[in-house]
Amino acid sequence: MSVADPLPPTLTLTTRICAQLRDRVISGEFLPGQRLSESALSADLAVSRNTLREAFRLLTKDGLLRHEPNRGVFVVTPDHAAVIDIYRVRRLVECRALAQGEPGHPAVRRMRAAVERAMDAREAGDWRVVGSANMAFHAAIVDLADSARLVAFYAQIAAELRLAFGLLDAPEFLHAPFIERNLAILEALEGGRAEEASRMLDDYLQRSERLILGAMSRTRPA
Amino acid sequence: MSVADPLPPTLTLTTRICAQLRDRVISGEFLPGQRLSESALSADLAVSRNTLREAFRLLTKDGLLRHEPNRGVFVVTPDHAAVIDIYRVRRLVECRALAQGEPGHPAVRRMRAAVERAMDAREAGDWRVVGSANMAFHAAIVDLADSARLVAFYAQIAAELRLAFGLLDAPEFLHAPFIERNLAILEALEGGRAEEASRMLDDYLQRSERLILGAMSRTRPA
DNA sequence: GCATATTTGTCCGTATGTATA
DNA sequence: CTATACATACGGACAAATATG
Repeated sequence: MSVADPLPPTLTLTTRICAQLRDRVISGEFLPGQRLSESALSADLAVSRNTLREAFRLLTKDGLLRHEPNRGVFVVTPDHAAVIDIYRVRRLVECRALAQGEPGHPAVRRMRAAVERAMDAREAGDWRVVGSANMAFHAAIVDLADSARLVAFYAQIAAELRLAFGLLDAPEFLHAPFIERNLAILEALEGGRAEEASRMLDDYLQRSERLILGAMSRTRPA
Repeated sequence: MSVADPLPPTLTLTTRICAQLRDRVISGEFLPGQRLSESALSADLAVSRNTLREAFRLLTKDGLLRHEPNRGVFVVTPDHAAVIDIYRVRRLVECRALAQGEPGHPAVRRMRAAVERAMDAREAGDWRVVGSANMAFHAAIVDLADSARLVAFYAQIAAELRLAFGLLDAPEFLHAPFIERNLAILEALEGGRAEEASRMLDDYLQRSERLILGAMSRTRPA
């Protein structure tokens, strides 16, 4: 056994830069609409512009950056249409995955863990954790479908939605009211009433969408 | 009128190279599993290695190429697991989009056009056209959901599935038996019986999946 | 198992075109 | 309209990893 095992260096530098940028985008360090300058960023990250550009292309395909030819890359700014589209996908994908979900599926354990984490965090007033636990709950729902491609697709959608959340303040209003609903959905699934759980989720998503669109209308004019 | 008008240059060279490579992959000019050499291809396409590498990153995210660090990029080789995963996605996405489809939706016209194109092509014995018309039919089904993100996702899935088809010979066995089923699905939808259409599509996809998996088992050992 | 050739990963410098102040 | 800043694209270089004999 060696001492180092110097981490799986994620082998290529481009992918590491990509992951780093992804974190800085979804954490809100880079704000939606902000332009990411090649020269400035490559200097900051101490990588070549070529490497950075490759990372840009990857993140563009991930839906986190937008590439405007000859103008640069920008952090995407989800608008109303984007939120509506994303929720259309969520209703279709999540509700269907849930409706065909089996109570014994391993993802159910992840759903329960996420709900409990959310409740604990709400107790502690840590809304950040409440939010990410909520998103983990819904990712676990998608896991029920047992499709790697669907999971990857949903991860993209979720990342973009997170950007939209970041444009709003008051995370407790976005996630806290839904913890009880998540619990009810989970218990319906665990009780073998998957179709009922799916209908509850559909209602959940409709309310969540309205909440976000409303908040966006209030905080941003267009 | 000038001579050249060198095509709408699709502005950036990287995207043009990307589209060019995509065509050569899905047309089967580049075979699944084949390695694409940076130096050879960049010389062939008369672009720099950097530009080519950016195109590689984009196509990797599209699911058409696979990137193995320090080894190169390869055309993806869909295996049994990939086909199963893809059909899981298709059943979830297509059936749901169809079940909630409205008979008056513009996509219904595209569905009908695709069916008629397939029937004409079958008459003419042009199985190539039968195949692409069939795929257009199913893409139109996804259009019913009115989600740009879902459409883009399905396009990826369809491109990967096309690679799997390319590994098989005898395209008539893959698509021709399903033209009548497509027509029946379309007529059910046009008649306002969306749920029934969805059930028919589910059955369709199950048969199609079995057909492909069987053909793969016969032509390839694993 | 070793030495060598090939290829990728990454960087730099530079020329050109495009957008913007 | 000019000037400037920036993205685009190229070619060359070298180290490190991998493939080859």
